[in-house]
Amino acid sequence: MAKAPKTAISPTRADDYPEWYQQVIKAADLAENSPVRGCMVIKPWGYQLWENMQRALDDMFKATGHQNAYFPLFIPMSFLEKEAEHVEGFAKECAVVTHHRLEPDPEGGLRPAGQLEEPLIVRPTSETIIGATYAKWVQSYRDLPILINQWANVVRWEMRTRMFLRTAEFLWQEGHTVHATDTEAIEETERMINVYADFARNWMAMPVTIGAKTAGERFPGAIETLSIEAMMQDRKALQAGTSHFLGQNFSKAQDIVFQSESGSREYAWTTSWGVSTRLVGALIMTHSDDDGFVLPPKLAPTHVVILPIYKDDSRAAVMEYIHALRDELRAQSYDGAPVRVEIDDRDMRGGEKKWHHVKRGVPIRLEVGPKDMEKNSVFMGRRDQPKSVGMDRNELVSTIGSLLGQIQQSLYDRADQLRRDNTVTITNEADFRDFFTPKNPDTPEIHGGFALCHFADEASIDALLKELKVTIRCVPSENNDTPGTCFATGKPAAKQAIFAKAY
RNA sequence: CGGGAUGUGGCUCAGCCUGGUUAGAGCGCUGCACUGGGGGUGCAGAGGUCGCAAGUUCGAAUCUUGUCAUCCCGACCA
Repeated sequence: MAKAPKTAISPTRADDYPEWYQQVIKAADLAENSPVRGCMVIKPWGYQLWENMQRALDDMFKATGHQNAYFPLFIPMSFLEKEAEHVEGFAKECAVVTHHRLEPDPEGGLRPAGQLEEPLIVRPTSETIIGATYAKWVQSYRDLPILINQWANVVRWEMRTRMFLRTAEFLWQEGHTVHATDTEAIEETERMINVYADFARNWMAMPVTIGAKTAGERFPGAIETLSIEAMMQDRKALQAGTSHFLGQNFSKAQDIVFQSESGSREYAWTTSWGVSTRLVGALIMTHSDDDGFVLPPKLAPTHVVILPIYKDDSRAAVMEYIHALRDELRAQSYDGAPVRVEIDDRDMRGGEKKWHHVKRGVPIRLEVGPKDMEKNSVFMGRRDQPKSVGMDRNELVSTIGSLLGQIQQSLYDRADQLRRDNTVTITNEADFRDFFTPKNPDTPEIHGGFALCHFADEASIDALLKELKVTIRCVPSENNDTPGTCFATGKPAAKQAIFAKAY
């Protein structure tokens, strides 16, 4: 017998969190690195998860009146130059296409031949190309609002990448809307951040805080950026979704003008909002444990996996029993749809097969063998709990929907508890420094969390934040009306912000 | 772009300092047997022109130079 490790994932979260994260992705078969630097291959298990996220989000977008469309991958370089802040924010990370044809070179390889008159950039985000299109579509107030979303890939040539959290190419959706009034555009911005919060909480079982970004953290070109911020298990913050009120900045840059009811020519008001495959990273770091990935049932590609246990002479009987069990379970519903049940009948060792599914995060495992058949029972393991239990078969079938619901809820509660335990209110600089400084500087332990602090202005605390590698995550929208004094400068301050180390 | 390191079967690496027969290990993979409710055991097997190029040498994975790539630390990051 080879000795089995105590945990399926090594190192553990406490030992080396970043490495643990990479290992979970590998063990759960979600993605792997590709030959292209910074780009990843999303494997079927990871992609099914993304598809489930897409479906849920897409339904929510449609329910709030949006339609899907598709705009080009390439954007003329000149388009990017139109909005000054936007250029500054994205120019450095753009991939540029300068040629359109390859021909053989003398060394037997290939070289680019036809140079483009105007270079094209690969979209890092689509405000400019979509805005240029909208300028043609919008003539009258009767053309508004335009409520469109696109599912797409974008490229940002980042210096340092991490799977799902920051990759050179990633998948996302970007909503782009145009409105006749600022009020309406602001409502849209708020509506969509609420959609994201709803999705994070109810589908991902991930608690989030809605808030506004400070000037320094805003989307380039935006008047206001709203975000949802989540706490990962290493207590660092992750921006999980953003919704931008762009004012008239982009409509002025791109000439999105309409004639109003009274006959005047006016610039339109625009918004944009997006979430990306980063959400998969968020899911991993919110729920997974030292045995691998943990999937919230509402997004799990498979709810229940049945593992037959048999010897050669009992195989036929066991298989018949579990096929019947599978069909009964599939006839049950969870979250308004049939329960997703699979049988894993591969010729592998039982233990190894079980761990395969543990590491991939399947919410419920059923091990079924001759002993269970005799008792008309199943051996049931919940991914959110360490021990498996024997359970009456009929009881399992009739309660499977509520069981999945319990798992979904327990994951949310656990994440919420972590966030509560590591959110503190801080009123002075000494406590602030202490909170964000590891006890062991050489190999920093997991420390910090969310610090709620009043602060007066961004510039005066910039140096302190840089020193501690802390950022202002957001100014929370709710329960934030009590004035106080700035934790660092002592000046009067109207609101609190969440301070945290971040991804 | 600065600083550091690494390129050896599918993966992780040893060997290099102190050149010398057919280049090793673990994991993985294939087959067979025994197994089978915490990720097994045994036996047999497949798989590598040691990143690339030049040089030194009777002889280079090993020494020298160049080159390419990747990783880590900085700077940067909706």
